[in-house]
Amino acid sequence: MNTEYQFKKIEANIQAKWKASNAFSASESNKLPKFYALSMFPYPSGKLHMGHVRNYTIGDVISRYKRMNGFNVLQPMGWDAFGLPAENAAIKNNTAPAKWTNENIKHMRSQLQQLGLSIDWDREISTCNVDYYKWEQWLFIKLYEKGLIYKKTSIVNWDPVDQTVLANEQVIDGKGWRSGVEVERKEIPQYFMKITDYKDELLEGLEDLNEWPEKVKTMQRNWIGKSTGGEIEFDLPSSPSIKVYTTRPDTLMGATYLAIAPEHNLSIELSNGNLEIKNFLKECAKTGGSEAKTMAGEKKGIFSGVFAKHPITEENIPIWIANYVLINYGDGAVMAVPAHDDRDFEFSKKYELPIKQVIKSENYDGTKAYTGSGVLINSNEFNGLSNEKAKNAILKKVESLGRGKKKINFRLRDWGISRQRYWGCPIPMIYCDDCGELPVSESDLPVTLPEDVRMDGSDVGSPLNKMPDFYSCKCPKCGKNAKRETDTLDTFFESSWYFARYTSFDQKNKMLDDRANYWLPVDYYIGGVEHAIMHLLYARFFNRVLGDLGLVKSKEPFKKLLTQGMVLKDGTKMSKSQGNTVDPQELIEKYGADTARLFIMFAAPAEQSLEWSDHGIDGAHRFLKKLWGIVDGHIEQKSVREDGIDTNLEKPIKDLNFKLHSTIQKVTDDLERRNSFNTVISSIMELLNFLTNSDKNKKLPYSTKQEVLENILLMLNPFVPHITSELWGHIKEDTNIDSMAWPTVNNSALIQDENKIVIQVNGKLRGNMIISSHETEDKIKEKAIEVESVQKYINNESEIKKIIYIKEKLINIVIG
RNA sequence: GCCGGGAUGGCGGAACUGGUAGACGCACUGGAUUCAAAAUCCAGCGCUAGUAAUAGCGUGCGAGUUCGAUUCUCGCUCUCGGCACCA
Repeated sequence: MNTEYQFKKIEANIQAKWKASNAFSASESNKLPKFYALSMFPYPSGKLHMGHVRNYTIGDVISRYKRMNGFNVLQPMGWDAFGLPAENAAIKNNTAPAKWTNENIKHMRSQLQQLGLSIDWDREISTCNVDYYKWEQWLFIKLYEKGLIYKKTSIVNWDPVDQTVLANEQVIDGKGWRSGVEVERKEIPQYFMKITDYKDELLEGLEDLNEWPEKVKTMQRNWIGKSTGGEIEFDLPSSPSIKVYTTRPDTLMGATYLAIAPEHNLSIELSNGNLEIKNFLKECAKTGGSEAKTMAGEKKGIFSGVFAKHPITEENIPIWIANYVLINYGDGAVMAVPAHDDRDFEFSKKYELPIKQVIKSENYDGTKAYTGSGVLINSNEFNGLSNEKAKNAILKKVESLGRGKKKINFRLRDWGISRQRYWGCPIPMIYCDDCGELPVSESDLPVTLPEDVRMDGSDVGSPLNKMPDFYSCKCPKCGKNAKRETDTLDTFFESSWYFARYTSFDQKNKMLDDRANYWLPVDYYIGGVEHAIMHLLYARFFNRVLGDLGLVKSKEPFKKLLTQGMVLKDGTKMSKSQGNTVDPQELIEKYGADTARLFIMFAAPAEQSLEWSDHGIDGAHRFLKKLWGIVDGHIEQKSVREDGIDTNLEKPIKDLNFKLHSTIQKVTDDLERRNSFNTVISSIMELLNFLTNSDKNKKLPYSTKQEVLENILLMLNPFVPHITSELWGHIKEDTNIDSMAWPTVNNSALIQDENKIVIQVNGKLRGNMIISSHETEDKIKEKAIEVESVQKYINNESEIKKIIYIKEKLINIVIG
């Protein structure tokens, strides 16, 4: 073999072999147990970034590891191809989004192939392909007919100059990113999916996901946000009444004002004819619609001029319009209890509203709200009750007055799926003057998105609104001229079911076929932690909807989940605007795919953010060069070195064998249970170091080295498949590493007859000793006291209070 | 603001179930090899004091539990991700 590690040549050769033998094509007729490994598909933004390399390497390591363990593995790839960036790029480059997207896909596909991923490329899908989104339109119609999709008006960010709806991302300091003018809020009709119909299922389903990170389940649980409280009515002098939802009915007697959202019906009603209120509502609209901006900003409010009647005390309390009250949660109105809620407290201080303490606490001194539990005070008949008991008592009282009831509330709200954009899946709906709103007939699907558009930025609004060829159609019911919906679907719609389509990728007549139930659920799903809530919740929701349509059998789409951390440079996210990107292409060219893969898996735990280091990659490359050299040297020794029996070698061989098998054990556990890839690599590095050190002192027999090197290559294969495949061909001719099994542990190699025990005095390390594994506990303690370095710290044996012994690990002598 | 993470040498990280803090790698320093350099190999490498043996200190900060805490509890700080139209 060549003494030099020529990675370029090797990687190209091996990849060509994989391609020629169709090595990673997955089949449903395989007798082995199935394993579906999936990485979140990329948005085709132009070229691969390090986050992709990380994501897909993790997926590939798992796929290859599972193949070695006798599974029939499916690892597919596709493109989340619709979305806003394509429109922006099209405007910038004066081209069509479809052209830009397809060129990106072509380039990124070739980059992924250079990484040596064991993907079944036959199953590639692209969401902007009509073969894909046709089924999305079909599903839309089914769900519309079932009543799971409905229409209602909802608020969007409106750019009055560009005459277009803006994404939250496009609103900067309350202004449109292109026009620079203040954004308005506009109510327009939009389609919604009733995800709230599935709220309980989605919440309870989390219980069964025992291979999901606890943090993701917690985030989803909080997002769904089930809470138990009460809905209480406050009467108004004229209009009907105001309902508020509260989780703290126990503090009702401390409510000193009501706060309503700027979008609340009463706010809007009062703004008519009141310039001050009108201006305030306008002011609130500027934040750009995102909850983060609203809640992080300064609390502002205005007195509405109206008072509400407290249901129990019958006192009049003022109603304020406040920007910190969210229209989307509860009833869009809250009873403010400044003494026991942080936000209400801050607001009361600012506007000098009364504060009334109703829960007793030593920690309450009037400088900040007390939100803990306690006994009620200043609450008339409820005084002396614990606040937990008071919750029921007060709700009962309110209920008896006909002014409220116990209520379970959810934070989760229905999913708005309409987008006033061009580059997306057309919503298959038609508007007829006579028949009204109707879905497209199934037989008329697909509604194809015209791709021959030019976007130069001079136009305003969506191009679809100016394409009569697209929007003119016949009413499916009466046949008269009608107009097609020009909104497209949220791109989350596409990414909510792609995992299923890979199984039925070439099915022309159905959305999904029987193959879906062979492969689903996905056994291992890998993707960025930024998708922990929305994408993963929508996909879980879709899976249940597909289940209700009889298309899939599994309740949950993803059995095991790994959320990878971000790739950072200089402490922040790599981004073009910051100029701190690292191009994976350059790495592949300079060091090869194996080095890039090895480094990205070694540099940090998969679930944590990874700080990029240019130096670190040198170390990974050095390791592969070293491995190459060691195997090369070993092969040369074949004819020279003999397997003779030398008694001096018994101990080193035994130790090496112990190291080998304890490494196999640790590495397997790290991959199976801990998702800890960085420690897998460092353990293998240790084993290789151990081998070279043993061989340096004593010349090890050829067969001993051969066994260890074979195992090292097998364990490294999922990480660095090219070099291990090449070296395997040299070290074990006539066999192929791709058909080899993962190494197994020989338990007898793990038995040791001696242990090193650490000795502490009062918890401080003072010495150690080697003891035979058959020694009794009393004997070990006795010996420990006699160790010279320990003796110094014990003046008198009578001082010894106790001796703690942790088996095969440690002795702590406590003196006093 | 709310929800969820994270913080350990000069750097990335390891220590899995409360039991030797710093594995593995990087950077650096010294040496070997070389005409020289690169590459490679060998040795050293938490901080402070000391020639050294060694001692003290040390896991973001402040308390607590324990024979023993990077690990558990409470209270903070900073930082990253998400907050429903970025994907």
